[in-house]
Amino acid sequence: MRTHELVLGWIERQFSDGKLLLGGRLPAERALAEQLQVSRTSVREAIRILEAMGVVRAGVGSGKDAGTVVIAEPATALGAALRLHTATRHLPVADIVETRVLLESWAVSRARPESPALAEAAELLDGMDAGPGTEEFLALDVRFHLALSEAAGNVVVSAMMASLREAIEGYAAELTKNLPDWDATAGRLRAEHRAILDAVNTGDGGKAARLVAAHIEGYYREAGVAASG
Amino acid sequence: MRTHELVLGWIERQFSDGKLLLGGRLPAERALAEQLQVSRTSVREAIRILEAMGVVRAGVGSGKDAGTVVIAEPATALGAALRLHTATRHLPVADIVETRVLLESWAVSRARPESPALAEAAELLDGMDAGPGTEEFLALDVRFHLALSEAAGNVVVSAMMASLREAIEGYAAELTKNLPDWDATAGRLRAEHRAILDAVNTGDGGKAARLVAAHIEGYYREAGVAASG
DNA sequence: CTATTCCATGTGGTCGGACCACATCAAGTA
DNA sequence: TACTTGATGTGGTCCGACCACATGGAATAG
Repeated sequence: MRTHELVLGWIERQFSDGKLLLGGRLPAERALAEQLQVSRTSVREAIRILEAMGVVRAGVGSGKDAGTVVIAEPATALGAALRLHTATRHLPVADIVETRVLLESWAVSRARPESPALAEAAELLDGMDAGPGTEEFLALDVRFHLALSEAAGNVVVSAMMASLREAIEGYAAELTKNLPDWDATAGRLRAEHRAILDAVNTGDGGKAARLVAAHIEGYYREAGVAASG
Repeated sequence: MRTHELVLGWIERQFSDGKLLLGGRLPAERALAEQLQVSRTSVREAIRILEAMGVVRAGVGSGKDAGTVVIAEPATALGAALRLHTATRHLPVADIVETRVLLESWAVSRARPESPALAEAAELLDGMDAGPGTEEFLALDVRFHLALSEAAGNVVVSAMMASLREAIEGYAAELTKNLPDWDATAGRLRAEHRAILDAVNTGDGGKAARLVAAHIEGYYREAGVAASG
């Protein structure tokens, strides 16, 4: 077993044993290296992996926000992984879109009308009505769909949703250039968003699921991506 | 931007540009370091991340299987990420089980009866009938469910299924100890597997989805995990 | 006494060089 | 021909040094 994997195992055990909590800090690289009797190089390689996994964040300097602190951003890892494998062309974009439809349909069908995430979603729609530019509109769109998925209360599904979105973010931005009339599309998307949110708020999960599926598939179809779902 | 991120970006661009294909090899660490005018340390940190993401595999020695070769194992990355975040107690096991039910239900409902994965699934069931030990039984069970999900033909869903399974693998193994009568449970699981596969083979996706959901939820409920789905 | 400046300290980030273990392959040898 | 041996090239590990950065306290000017 390689040395950095040993370090990784030690740190993971600290997590499992509850000795390392969210917001906590890992020992300094030099200290950890001495403690585990390995080189700082190996410690650093382990930390790089944890960082890529969205488990820690390394910060230079001193005081607050310095050192290597424990965070919880699973979507970071999932997104990076999906993005890389998409780059190698071994994750078809169509499959990603299909998965997104699957997860998001489930999420809205399970969303609880009293969830505070829905209030945030409503505010985001107001922002999209205020006539932002294309880039700003897409940013709000991302946050809207994320808020919707959070209303279902399953953090795994939310994280996967966010990562799927991140994986094809650059791709989706390109798609807008394929659209014949962005203003018309934006108007349609806004109306569909309202309809989805209304269905969720009135507790009609089935209708919300159908609407969101049609919403996502319609967009990618219009932009020229064949979503088999 | 940190140096290893620069290296990471360069390699990712090679992927995007199609200059680095599956089975291909990265330049040697020392060569890449000189080419990009960075230290070997930074190159290695970038490779560590790619390795964690299931994009490359580093092999020592010489000749075939040596050097850093491009692979495509997205489930590795997703599984490691979910496992780590589960260790930090920020991904509830119940959410993972619920997500698994969601994905697998969809997969069997969409499975194509002519898929070769279903033939493999049938063989695995024969193996489980041959009376293996608990550990072997669980290993076959993992592969059976994975084969089922592959029959839907969506690699993203399959990868996520595999990673969810991996994330709670150790956890699930512990659960068997909670079961009052393993032989009885194993017998029930075998019968349920047959029923699920039959439903898929006869094209009754809806029935298969219901059966697989009940199958998974029933198991975890019996083992003492509250699966809200 | 107060406010400012400055430096000691500790953090991660980067670098170059050295050596090791390993696997292959070619040259040399029996 | 068959075996042995060494050269070569790969990743794995370690060390020591230096840098950039952020903080906080000490020294200093007012």
